[in-house]
Amino acid sequence: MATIKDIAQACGVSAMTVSYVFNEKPGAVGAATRERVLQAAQRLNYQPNRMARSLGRRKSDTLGMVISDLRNPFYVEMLECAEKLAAEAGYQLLVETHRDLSGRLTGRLTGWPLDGFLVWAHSGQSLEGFLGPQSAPVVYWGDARRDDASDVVGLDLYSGSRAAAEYAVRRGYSRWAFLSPHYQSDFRFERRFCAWDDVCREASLRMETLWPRETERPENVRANCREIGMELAARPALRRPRLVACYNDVAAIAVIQGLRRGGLRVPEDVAVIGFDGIEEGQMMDRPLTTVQVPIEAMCRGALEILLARIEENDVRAPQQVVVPTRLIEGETA
Amino acid sequence: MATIKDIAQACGVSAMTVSYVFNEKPGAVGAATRERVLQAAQRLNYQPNRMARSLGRRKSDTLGMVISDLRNPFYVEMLECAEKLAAEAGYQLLVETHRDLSGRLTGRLTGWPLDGFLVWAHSGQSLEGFLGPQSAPVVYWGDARRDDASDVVGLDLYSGSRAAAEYAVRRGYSRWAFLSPHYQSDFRFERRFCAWDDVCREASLRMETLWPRETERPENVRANCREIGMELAARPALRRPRLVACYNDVAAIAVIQGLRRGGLRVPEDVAVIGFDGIEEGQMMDRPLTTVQVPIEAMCRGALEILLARIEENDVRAPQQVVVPTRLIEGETA
DNA sequence: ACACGGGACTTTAACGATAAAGCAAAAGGA
DNA sequence: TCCTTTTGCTTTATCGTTAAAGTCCCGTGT
Repeated sequence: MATIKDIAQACGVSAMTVSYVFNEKPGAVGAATRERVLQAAQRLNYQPNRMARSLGRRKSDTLGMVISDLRNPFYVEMLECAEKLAAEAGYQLLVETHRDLSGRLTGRLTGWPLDGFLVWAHSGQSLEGFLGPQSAPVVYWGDARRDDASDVVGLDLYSGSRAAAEYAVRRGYSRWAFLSPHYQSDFRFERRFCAWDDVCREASLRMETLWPRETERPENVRANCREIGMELAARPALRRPRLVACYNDVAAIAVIQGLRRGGLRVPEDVAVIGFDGIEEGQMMDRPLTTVQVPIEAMCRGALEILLARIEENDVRAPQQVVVPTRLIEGETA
Repeated sequence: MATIKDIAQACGVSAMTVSYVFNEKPGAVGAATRERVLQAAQRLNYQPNRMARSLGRRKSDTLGMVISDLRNPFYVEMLECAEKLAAEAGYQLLVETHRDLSGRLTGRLTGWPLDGFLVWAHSGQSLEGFLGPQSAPVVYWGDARRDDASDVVGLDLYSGSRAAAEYAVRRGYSRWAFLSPHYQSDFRFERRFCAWDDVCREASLRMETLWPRETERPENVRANCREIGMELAARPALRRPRLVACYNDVAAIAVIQGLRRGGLRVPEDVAVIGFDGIEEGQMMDRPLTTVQVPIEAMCRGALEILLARIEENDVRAPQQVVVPTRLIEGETA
């Protein structure tokens, strides 16, 4: 690969002149020289080396993004949105997934001199300790309930879930079940669960909790939740929940497939409500009834805070933004 | 962030000593010093800066991967597999998606001094011109038919598709339709299409070609294909294909959802066959009948060639590996 | 005629690491 | 005992780039 020195030599100028050309310093280079440099760069197929550039400038124009799992289209949608917005601001994303759901990272991001971090914190998990002591600013996505010392773009898990639960009451469903993520040991504090639980009590209904089979591997989530659907279908009708609220859309879709596999109709026999609002859910024969997470607002909010910290040396107190969630009345409940 | 010099100073040794400790040069550093360095590193939370390291070593231990679109779970599965195998060999992946399907890259990967590239070439697209003149080795994934001067792990699109088509004949389906990707202008040379077309002629059947509505945005693929399913459902039964073969699973799933939306049953009214073998397809109430792409074999094959070129300075003639595809007899056809 | 201020570069010293060569002291061999 | 290794470090130069400071020349104003 050609370096800045090759171009400099080819043009009979110094390396700095070439650097100035590529960094568009106004008025630092004459028009003729500029043209010569650009032509030589073209000819020798020169691309500035980003790593060397980052070293020299002490800035990588690259952000780290930590999400849990690309098998869940929700995170893919988050990634694409964040990537687009970051690109508009001149940043690239380096992505790390903590697939084992333990919160521990695989270390893919360590050692890169990144300018900042966007981190999805699982509810119930500590926001700290994800990246170790980190000098670069970090903005977390997570449950809005937290009141700690970090920048957080929080998701109002409760209100959307509550709207969904109230919708379920209006629809007259009795016998609810809540499908909880298997790794959520303290699910009782999980805001999605709380919303359903509260409404359930208020309406004097019963609610059972379901867990998918234990798994550490995200690629088993669909299979395990589908199995739950099949097990529900195998129950006698009276011991079967009339409605299943699921912790996310992937689980909800899998439960629906399992219920159908077991010969039941959704929502006629069992209603299902999801959470996230992923595209796949809306593309089903009957669009999924779910709670939509405003992905763009989350990404915009997080990047706004992060970029202010990075570029404007913002040292204000930790920001706590909350974005709402809202019910999508689909056809599965 | 602490640098190697901070550690050196804290321990009263030179920077090189610290470097030796972290690079595990055998016998270069005494046990006592080694311990002191490690402790200081721990205390100051030192992480070697990967970019500086890459500059110095002229090796980044990072590979570029070019795929078309993370909205298609097939590519996510490819990515996860390639990432796992690369990690085992000590490499990281930098991913770029060329979402607009034009083959042009967004430039996310340019300028990074990567050690090699893994590139998905769309059938019908030239294998060159993806990355510009590139000094690092490139291995392509693509249609096996090509006979050019690059390293290619080719997919035998034909044989699996042919097996599927022959299965369709055995099942007695008449009136076929082939759903082609909208961007495939030269679909007649596409091997998936060829297989279906050949078998169709051999069996003296008729086959119509379907295209989803033009779109540049991958997030519309599901919606557009679902619409095709609905349009088919709206046709009078006799003018409706009895079987729809789709260019991939995402399209097949969307077509099924559209058909069902339109009140038809799959496979009783219309049978559907996909291509790729993604998890989502197998998790449906009725598992998708499809052609499986052996993702692990493709990743393993590509990485094997690529790592040989990188690490062993392999200069053999371009390799052309072919991996097979095979029919999964699901329940949608 | 002469200082003065740009304009258009060049020089120097980093950035954080590594490769390669250098060097002093301890250990080993004759 | 003296010379040669080996051990355990340090020094120097370099990777490709940039920030900051330096240089030279030319046109201007007085």
